[in-house]
Amino acid sequence: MRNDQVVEHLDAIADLLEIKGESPFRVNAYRDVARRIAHHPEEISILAEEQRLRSIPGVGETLAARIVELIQRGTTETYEELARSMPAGLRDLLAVPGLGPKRVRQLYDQLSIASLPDLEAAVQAGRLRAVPGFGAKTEERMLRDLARLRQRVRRHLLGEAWPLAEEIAAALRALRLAERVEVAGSIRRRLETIGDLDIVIASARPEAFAARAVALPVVEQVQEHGPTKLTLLTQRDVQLDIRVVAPHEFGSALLHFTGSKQHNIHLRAMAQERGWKVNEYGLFDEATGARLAGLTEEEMYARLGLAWIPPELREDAGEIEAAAAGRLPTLITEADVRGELHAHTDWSDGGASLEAMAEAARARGYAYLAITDHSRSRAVAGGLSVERVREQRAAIAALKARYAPFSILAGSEVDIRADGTLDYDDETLAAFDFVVASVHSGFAQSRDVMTQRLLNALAHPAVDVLGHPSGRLIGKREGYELDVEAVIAAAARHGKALEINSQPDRLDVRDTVARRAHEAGVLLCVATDAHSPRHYAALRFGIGQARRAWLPAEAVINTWPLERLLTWRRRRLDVL
DNA sequence: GCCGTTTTCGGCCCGACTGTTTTCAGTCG
Repeated sequence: MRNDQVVEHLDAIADLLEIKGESPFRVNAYRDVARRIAHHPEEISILAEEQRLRSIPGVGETLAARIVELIQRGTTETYEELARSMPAGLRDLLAVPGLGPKRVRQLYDQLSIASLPDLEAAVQAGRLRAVPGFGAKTEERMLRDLARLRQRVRRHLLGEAWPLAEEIAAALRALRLAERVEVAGSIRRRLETIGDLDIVIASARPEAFAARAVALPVVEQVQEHGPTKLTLLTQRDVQLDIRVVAPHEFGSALLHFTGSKQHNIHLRAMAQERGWKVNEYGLFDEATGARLAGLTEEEMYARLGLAWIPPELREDAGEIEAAAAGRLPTLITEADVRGELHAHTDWSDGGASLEAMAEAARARGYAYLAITDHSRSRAVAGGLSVERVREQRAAIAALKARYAPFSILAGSEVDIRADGTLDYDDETLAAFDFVVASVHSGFAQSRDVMTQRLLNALAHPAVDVLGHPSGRLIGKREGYELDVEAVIAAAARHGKALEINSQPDRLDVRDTVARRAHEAGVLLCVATDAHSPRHYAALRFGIGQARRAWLPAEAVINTWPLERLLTWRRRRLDVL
């Protein structure tokens, strides 16, 4: 059973327990574990087999047994019993804004509403008004929301949400009514997908600011408009939450609205132990009400005995303990990157010439660029024949003098073919300056076959990096079936790097896998897979994932000086 | 349902906004 299926089942139990009116803490126990499994790098079924479920924080005796039961039977008695006591479709109603467990229960008890179609029919017939607590405004809003719900507004890619948030933040700064305007929330944590945009503002004139903000052209609809809190829909149907605080509260507000929720809860528990209280306005002594911190995030953390924690780490995944022990890593930054090691040109399916790609890489301040056009099997992508490879090598050689000391490496993104062999002979492979090996075909192969394919590629001395190792396209395609642990172990054994592909819909390998790989001693390569000069800018998305993976610059091969990189490859090639 | 350098029981983060309420519950993040 896949992790996401376990997550879905636990969430379903949590939803139904909540509608039933069970203890919020019991509900939370299920939700918390679901969230942790969703972010877990390993397969839960393997953890269950090896009796390691209890190593997940929040999993006790009962939940461990439930998960084992779920994996063995495909369902649990807990869930079945809940589903017998009420229609499981009630869950769908929770997706309606303004409908929580209490009101869902109420609608079911009083109007027998058990599904979204039921609800829509009741609203249209004007029957909702009869229920206490539901009025004309609720009815009106619900009609609108139900229509929107049918279109299923999904999560947005970081690559789309981040630039949009920056654009809006710039517009808010231009109002000149705020001292600080910062993007917070999951964008600041560089999560691969984003639910809504969070922006925190410090202003001494909150009302004036809010009045101007709602009038911005980007705002399509105002959903909530209080003196310090705004919920807006932007033109692209993305929800935007704005919170305005006083300047001296900015640090605590930024901390609060950056999250994650779990990180905040952990910090608050720490504060509680000391008789303090944390909220968005600061850190306070519970007894005296005295204000202990709030101006900056650094101050908030310091008062709690912690080093400032980079937003990308704030997932309650060990970062608080590390901060307390002074063992936070120095994370890689964009500025550490010295070169691009995965780029295409118009020799294969890229949109720009060798010169244009080299020019743009040099303009970014890079010391080197590896040209890695597709290999011969990728006919649809203009894959290079051995002959064309030689021609390209000559073309690159001819450019060398012009760009020195900037270096252009003659590389390849070589296909790992369906039978597990590479797409060029050994001699051709050894002659490249750099080789990325990737799967572009046979996605439907079995887990064992696919894993073996990747292990073969990693074992080949001429391969430097495994490109977009999982093959996923976020929101479009699950990755192929794969034994991630075996791939990590092989990469470690052979001294190879795994790619963190920076394209917003790839981000592959993902953060949790990259972290696990690093812990296993595997090197990473943050690459953009650029098909045109403007794609180089995607680097920041990959760097975001690398930071979420706790990576220092040292662990990422394209922060190395060129000489070290070439030596790393050459030592391996000696055996060929 | 989990968890324990005060606890194996009694806690479990905290506040804004809305709608419909005549003082606040429910929802949301």
